[in-house]
Amino acid sequence: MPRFIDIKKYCNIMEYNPREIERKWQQRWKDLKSYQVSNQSDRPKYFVLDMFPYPSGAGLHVGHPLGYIASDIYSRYKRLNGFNVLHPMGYDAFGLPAEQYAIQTGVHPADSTVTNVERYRKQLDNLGFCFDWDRQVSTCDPTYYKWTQWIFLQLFDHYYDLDANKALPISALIKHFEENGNLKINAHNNQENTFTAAEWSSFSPKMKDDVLMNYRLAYRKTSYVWWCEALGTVLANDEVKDGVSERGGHPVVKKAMLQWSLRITAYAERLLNDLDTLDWSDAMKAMQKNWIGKSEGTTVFFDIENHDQKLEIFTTRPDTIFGATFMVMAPEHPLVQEITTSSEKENIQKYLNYVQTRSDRDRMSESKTVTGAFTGAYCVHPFSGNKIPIWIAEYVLLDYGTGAIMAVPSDDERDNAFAKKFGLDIIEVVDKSDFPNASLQDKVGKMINSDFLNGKSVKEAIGLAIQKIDESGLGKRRVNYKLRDANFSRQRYWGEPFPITYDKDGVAYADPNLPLELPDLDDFKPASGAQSPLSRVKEWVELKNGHTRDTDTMPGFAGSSWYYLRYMDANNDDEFASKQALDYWKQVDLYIGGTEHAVGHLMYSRCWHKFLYDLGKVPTIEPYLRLVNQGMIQGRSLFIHIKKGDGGTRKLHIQIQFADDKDRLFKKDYLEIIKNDNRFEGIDIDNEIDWVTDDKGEQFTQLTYEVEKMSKSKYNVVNPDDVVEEYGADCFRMYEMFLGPIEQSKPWDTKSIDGVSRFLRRFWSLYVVDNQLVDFSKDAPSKAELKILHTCIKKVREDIEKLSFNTCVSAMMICCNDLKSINCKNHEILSQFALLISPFAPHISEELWELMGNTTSNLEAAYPVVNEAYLEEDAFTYTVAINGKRRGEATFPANATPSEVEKAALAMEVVQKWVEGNEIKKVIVVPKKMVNIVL
RNA sequence: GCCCAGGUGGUGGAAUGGUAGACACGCAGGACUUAAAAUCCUGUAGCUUCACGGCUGUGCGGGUUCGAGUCCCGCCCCGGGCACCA
Repeated sequence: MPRFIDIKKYCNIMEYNPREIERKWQQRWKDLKSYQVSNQSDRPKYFVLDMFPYPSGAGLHVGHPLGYIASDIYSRYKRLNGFNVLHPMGYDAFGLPAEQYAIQTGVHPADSTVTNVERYRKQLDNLGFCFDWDRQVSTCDPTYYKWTQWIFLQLFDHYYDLDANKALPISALIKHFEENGNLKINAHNNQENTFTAAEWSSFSPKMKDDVLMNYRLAYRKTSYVWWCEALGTVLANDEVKDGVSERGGHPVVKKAMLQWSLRITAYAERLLNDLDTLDWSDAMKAMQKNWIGKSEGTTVFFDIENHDQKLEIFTTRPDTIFGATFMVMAPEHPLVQEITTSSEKENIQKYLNYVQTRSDRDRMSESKTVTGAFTGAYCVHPFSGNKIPIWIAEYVLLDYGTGAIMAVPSDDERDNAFAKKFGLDIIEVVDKSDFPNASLQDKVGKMINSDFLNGKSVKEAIGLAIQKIDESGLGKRRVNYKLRDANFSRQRYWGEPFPITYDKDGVAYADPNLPLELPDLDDFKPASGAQSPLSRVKEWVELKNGHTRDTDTMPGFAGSSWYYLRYMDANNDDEFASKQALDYWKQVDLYIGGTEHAVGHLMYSRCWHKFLYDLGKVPTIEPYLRLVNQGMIQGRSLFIHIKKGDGGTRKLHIQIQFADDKDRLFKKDYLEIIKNDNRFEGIDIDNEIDWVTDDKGEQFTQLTYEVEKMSKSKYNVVNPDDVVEEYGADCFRMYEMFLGPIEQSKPWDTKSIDGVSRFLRRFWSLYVVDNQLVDFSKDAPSKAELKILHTCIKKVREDIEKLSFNTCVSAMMICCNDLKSINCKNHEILSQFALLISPFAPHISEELWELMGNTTSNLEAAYPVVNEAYLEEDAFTYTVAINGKRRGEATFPANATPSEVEKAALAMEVVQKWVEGNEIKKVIVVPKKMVNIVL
């Protein structure tokens, strides 16, 4: 027979060509504005949010879209289920990298940001996301930061009233001061002195301003902050890691500066309690709880011998007060100088000098080293009257509690170590003999050696002790938090300017003319004396009325603390979002992002939301109802091993693109690499690298791999654009999901993407065979077809709800394999299947949907619904086990009764064989599952 | 040190307390092809057996149960967070 070239193969458009299909549908969605979302709808709303990306110069790598794919699938799923879904995207575009880049290259941050944003947008569009781009926001856009500044001014203009348990206007506070001074006000503050109404009215404007600052939710105070000379800015605690800046690894020092702070501590209790209302992982809640760090206890004033002053301590274990054998103050405690006796002066000074030389890094790395010094002074125990020595030690921190503790070496490990080192008394006060596994500080046991507490349980004793301390005026019940007010000033250019001016006395005024735009600049280096670059722009700083502007800018979390609200009404010029929009969208229903923002962004954001709630501006108490943390996609780094003189080897990263699929690096590629890579200078190619010759005579060296963070510096970055170009966006999306559970971190391995690619081609071939559209049957589907499809629908629906996307992909693969094996051509079955896959692979889904004769997008269709009737089985295969071990199986009809199953199972040959000569003790029948015969 | 999550084939991973390893990757064999690619079929935890089968297996050691990857107790290891927080 003559052979013909299959012409159709080369010219027929019906071959599965992902890139062509994807371009077609992306264009069509754009033309039809398919993803535009209205704020007016009869449909129920659903708000799906991705964490705000920072548009870095490096663009996206394959790890970034993981969360976006998941949220996109969920959004599409919700939409097909009849919801009006908001799924927006935008950019957290202010920040240090753009500014650093500007310092190095002179490119204005605004320009590099635009370039980077465009690149991000292109990469995101390439993946077929259903973002409503009409709602895009960018924190560096004046129409956006106008409202960031507006919220800041609201914070500036409010204080936290503890009686109302909400933020109230400063004007109400001023009124109160005018009438009553600050004596009766129950407000969150850091005001040390009290004053009367008369005193208030006699205060100068500057003094009034200073007092109000101690109440405002956004306030200025002199604080010790991390100053990074190399970056020319102040950094937040979480931007400093191991004593160096997180970005760039530059050294940092503590420096006293007048800074804006946010009084987030006022919201500590609500931030803690309202966690209960959220559908977040326990891990995430635990992190927030730890960060807030609530502890309940009491303060106690101890008399100091020969002094009028008292030493105030905070303890959560007042029950152990009879075990207090010494006191410890923080070295920086203001009383240290006053109470140190002349004989101990020298010793104490020596210790203080030592403490000063210690960086926080030293303190952290040697946290087990016990150090301290005796002041020579003594406290008097309020109950026993005993003399208790007062020490100072760096393990007590000035800014936690009262900066001083009563040390109970019998029930606290650090106190115990301290007592042992310095030979101080230890008095046992809790008998833990009934709790052999309890550790030193567990709150269990019976009180001993404790006067009026003897015989009580620890829990009872705590209550009793607090009561007694309170009654006798020795101290007060107190709740302490680890949470600190947030520093809100940065001495940098690329951030929101503060809409605040100061008169010649330094009194702060709000500038209501918003937005206050960043002035243009061509030199982005910090000004001298730790001043922001803005301080150089005299014409901007100095105003005609004699006021000067604040020259700092806001930190990154300012813009990102409320961006989800702006999406609700992104183009509103009159408000940050209209009441109508806020009342409709309410809050984020599902938030997907990484754990790196567990305590920073999420805490600030929740705080701002609660503040806006207090103002009546948002209708809900929490911003993010359900939170899911996606894992990281890690890189697979490859290493070449270089022999060292001492017989060992050192390894160097090799750009992954140079290795073959067996992690081999050929010599010819190695020679290419070393041309442009100075890391390889001086390496003796023949003697320091092991070369092996393959069967084709080519020399290669075997590389090893490690899983690391994906980053340019590790030469392991995979760009999604490349993967999409080769396999298509649908395949990329499904493969990222197929890799494993969304919460788990896992390494990217391009090799196994073939499995998903094959699946999509098989899936396509259900509809198109030999480049011809299948001649679909319009008959009623068979029972078998319905069962296959509905098994899949059920699984996919259940698992999307659980965000278990990897098993959804598996289920669809199974469905495809099963339909293929029965050669399904049924129109109804196949169109339902095409629809089922659409959240995952929207392009191929639309294309097939259209090929099957639909004239409208399947975005308007209803997601397939399971009909349980199709899943019913006529018969079940039972596992037959003897003594719990599987010995065989048997099929019984669905309506078989347990006793029928038992009888039939016992009659089986295999069972007979095992039972022979033994007595049957028990038979367990689990309907539809198994029979277990116990001998 | 404390808190949280996890440990299953060569690999990624599946498994409402119901009898492991779904679905894929890889590998091996086969079909088609002059050949290769692609595609399709078969096999694939380990040990043992010609085979039927049997034994052992979800980090380790105990326990509960007719039955444990799953629940309980005690360890070990890896990842994440916090770290002198009184």
